[in-house]
Amino acid sequence: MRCLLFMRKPKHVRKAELKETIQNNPFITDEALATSFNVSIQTIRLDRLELGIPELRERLKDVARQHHDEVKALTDEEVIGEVIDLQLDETAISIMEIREEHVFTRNGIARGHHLFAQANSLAVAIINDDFVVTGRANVRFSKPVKATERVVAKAKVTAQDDKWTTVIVESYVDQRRVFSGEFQMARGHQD
Amino acid sequence: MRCLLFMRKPKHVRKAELKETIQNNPFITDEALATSFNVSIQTIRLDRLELGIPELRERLKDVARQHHDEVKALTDEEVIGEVIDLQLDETAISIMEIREEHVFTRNGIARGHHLFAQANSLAVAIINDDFVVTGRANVRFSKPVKATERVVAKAKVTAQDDKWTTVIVESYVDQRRVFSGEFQMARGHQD
DNA sequence: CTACTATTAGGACCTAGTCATAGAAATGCG
DNA sequence: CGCATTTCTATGACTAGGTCCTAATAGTAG
Repeated sequence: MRCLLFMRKPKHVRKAELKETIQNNPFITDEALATSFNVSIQTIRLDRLELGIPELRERLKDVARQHHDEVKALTDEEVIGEVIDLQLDETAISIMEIREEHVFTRNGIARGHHLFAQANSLAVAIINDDFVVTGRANVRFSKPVKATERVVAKAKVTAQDDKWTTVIVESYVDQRRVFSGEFQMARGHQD
Repeated sequence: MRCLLFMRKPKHVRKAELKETIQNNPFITDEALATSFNVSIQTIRLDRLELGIPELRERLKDVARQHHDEVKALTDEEVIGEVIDLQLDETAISIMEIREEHVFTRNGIARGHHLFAQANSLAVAIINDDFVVTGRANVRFSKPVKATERVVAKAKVTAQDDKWTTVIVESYVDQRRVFSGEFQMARGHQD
């Protein structure tokens, strides 16, 4: 027999659990971990060393830094999705990956405005003018899109006069069309 | 005369600058602040004390915690904007404040998809059904909206059959209409 | 019994602070 | 000018949450 009251877990199990615990609670100290795993602080430190997990303060620094970067990434995101092809006033293509935060928690289907946002910002990007705003849009969501799917939006300028430009955007997941829309974009410099 | 080579700033100026410096770089230590303001560490500590600014580690902890909270807040944000009135299957009103991150940096005008997002999610919220997705939308952006303006969206159910619901949304800044749209919403439980 | 791993313990050191006390320097004012 | 008051600096004692290194112990396998 190898214990009295508290059976210890074998090392590799503890290490796996340790890793997970720290991952979804980076705020925990070695001391707290030690008592929760019922081993000494030194053991926890050894485990962290072997797993390459930094100390509490470094972890917090990392999380905080990440936060800062993310905020920046979000605010200067002029185009939603990644533009992979762009011929001004002709055609453009962008790709957007649907993540958990884009879908309804109830049914896992992407909220319409994210597809709209991708299409709309592509319609803005395609136009060769400093001043562009959307005037009208007529859109259709033909198939639900789920998390992890990659939406490819293809935009095409179909008509143009001195003030208005018509852009057709069609979005696909694999080869299936999930969204289509016609955008009337206003160019020019005032109001 | 009150200096030899390095003119010191008066206390209140330093304090103001200190506050700002820390605000847009929470990662800085007292030591770095001391050398950059050309005063002793203790002075910096006193200033922080008077300004109620916590120490580096606490600041990082705060930023990290904020990050964790924000991620949650974003993911369970089912409605864009704040719903202030809701009669299921009849009418609904929401308010959204346009902030810097919603507008084009070039011209300060709100990106269309944010107005669309507010309207669309209000159209979803108004419908008394667990499963709702947008099928079609026909929208019009009639006036540009700028940062700090508050957009009031009013939604109204105008037609309904066993599968489709038509919702009209009109959005206003002050009394001026800036957006209108007709949304065809699909209810029911599959595909 | 010995070799070995896993664990624990201890001490020295570190950073980035805290709080409290004391002294020095600069400034305002009668 | 001198003196009071503000402002700044210095110092020492203490803290959390670690690092790194060495050494001792416990338990198990051959």
